[in-house]
Amino acid sequence: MLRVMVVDDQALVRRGFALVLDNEPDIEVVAEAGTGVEAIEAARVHQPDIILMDIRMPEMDGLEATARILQTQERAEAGDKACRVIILTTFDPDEYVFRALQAGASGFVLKDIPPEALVEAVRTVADGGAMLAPGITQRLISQFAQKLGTGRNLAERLDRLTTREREVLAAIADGKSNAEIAEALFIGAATVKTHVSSVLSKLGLRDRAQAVVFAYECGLATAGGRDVGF
Amino acid sequence: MLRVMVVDDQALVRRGFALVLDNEPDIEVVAEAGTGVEAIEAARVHQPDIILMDIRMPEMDGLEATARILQTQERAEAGDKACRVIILTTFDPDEYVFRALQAGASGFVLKDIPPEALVEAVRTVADGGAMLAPGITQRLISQFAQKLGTGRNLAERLDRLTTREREVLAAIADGKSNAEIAEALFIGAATVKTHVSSVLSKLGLRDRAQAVVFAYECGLATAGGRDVGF
DNA sequence: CACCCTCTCCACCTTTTGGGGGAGGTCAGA
DNA sequence: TCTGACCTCCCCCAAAAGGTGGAGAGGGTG
Repeated sequence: MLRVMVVDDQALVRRGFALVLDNEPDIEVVAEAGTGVEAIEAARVHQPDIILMDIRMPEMDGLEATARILQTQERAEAGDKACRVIILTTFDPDEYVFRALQAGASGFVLKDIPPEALVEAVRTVADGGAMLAPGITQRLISQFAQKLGTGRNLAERLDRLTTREREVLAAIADGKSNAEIAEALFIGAATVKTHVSSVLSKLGLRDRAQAVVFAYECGLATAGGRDVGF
Repeated sequence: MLRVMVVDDQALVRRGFALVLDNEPDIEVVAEAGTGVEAIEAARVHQPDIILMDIRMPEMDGLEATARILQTQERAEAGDKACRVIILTTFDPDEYVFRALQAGASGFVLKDIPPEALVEAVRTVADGGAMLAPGITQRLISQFAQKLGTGRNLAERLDRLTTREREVLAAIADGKSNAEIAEALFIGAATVKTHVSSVLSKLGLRDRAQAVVFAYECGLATAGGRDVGF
């Protein structure tokens, strides 16, 4: 049985969604909330599997509430079972979508969704998947393809480098100095200079700073996940 | 009426999908193909709105065929009306997904999808949206959130910089030398050195290469869109 | 075998970079 | 008005980086 919580400041809308979901044999609406603050408290008490969250609400908006609820879970980890959030809103400006995904939402659907699709979304998300409104998926793909796309022609230039040279380039893209690279690769400092020189000349770059740019642009290095604790 | 083409090397599978779709009143299967090469030719001749494309096929795989078909359209632009591709496969390794999105696919669904959902996917994509298998959407979101997320705390460090220093940092992240930055900002080379020094010291970085890394990690610079034509 | 590529290292040199001061100017706010 | 933050520029100096040329060792290939 899927335990669902519905959060929306309009009681009528809230009841509507709750009724649709409660009508399903495998879904049970265990809580409702009208503000972000209430949502956080109710989530703690009722431990729902899925939260349907509106964005525009008094006291605290749904994105902030989502972030806090999911953050709490990260900390608790062992205790609370994973709860997942579907953002349910009337609008879909990019800013909302990005913030929602950043907050950790697993879904972002518009309120004009057909009831069966909403039920489907709940089941999908409960099952470990994610569900976005079709237009949003489209935009997400576009953004993604853009990032992937550019690397294409650049990545081909990487082929001209030898294995060792690519390793050196990766190290440069990590912010390492020649001495550090030497240590990391167990080779002499002079050797590193040789490799760096050929990397720069083969790729048509001038200095290591440009090499770092190149590495990021072609996908050898990617933003995210790195500690910039130099 | 949606004109659909089905591409799969297994005739049985192909007919199955075609029958399901043809059964819908607003969908018409106008062509079938068994290889990537056939698909390209058939797409040219029959001008379908939607192509359901398998990946593993003899002669040319579905990803390559997708890329070529969509590329041709980009060139033609005015002539051919936009055609959109849904990748339909049994497997979903990340590599396939990325390549598919890069090729320009608007959908990526698994063959175990229920028939109604397939029909729904076709209509959604024809309508300008995109449809991914739930698990894939999930992974895409994770990747996206990761990219968005990390910049957060780092971006705060940017606040310590003055406006001019941020400009200089951006220029560094562009691969510019001090002399080039001076020229770009209409200031003396000595001034640039001053700014660079304070940027490095304020951010706790050692050299400009690390500054480039920082700029990418915190989102001041982003991969994609830049010409690396130093 | 000779040949080519790669990886390893060395020496010498020039340029760039980064750190340490100092100094004058503007401009906003206490 | 004075202080502080910011931008601008200067000098000197040490360290790092980058270019050039050379050289030996190992591994493949024709």
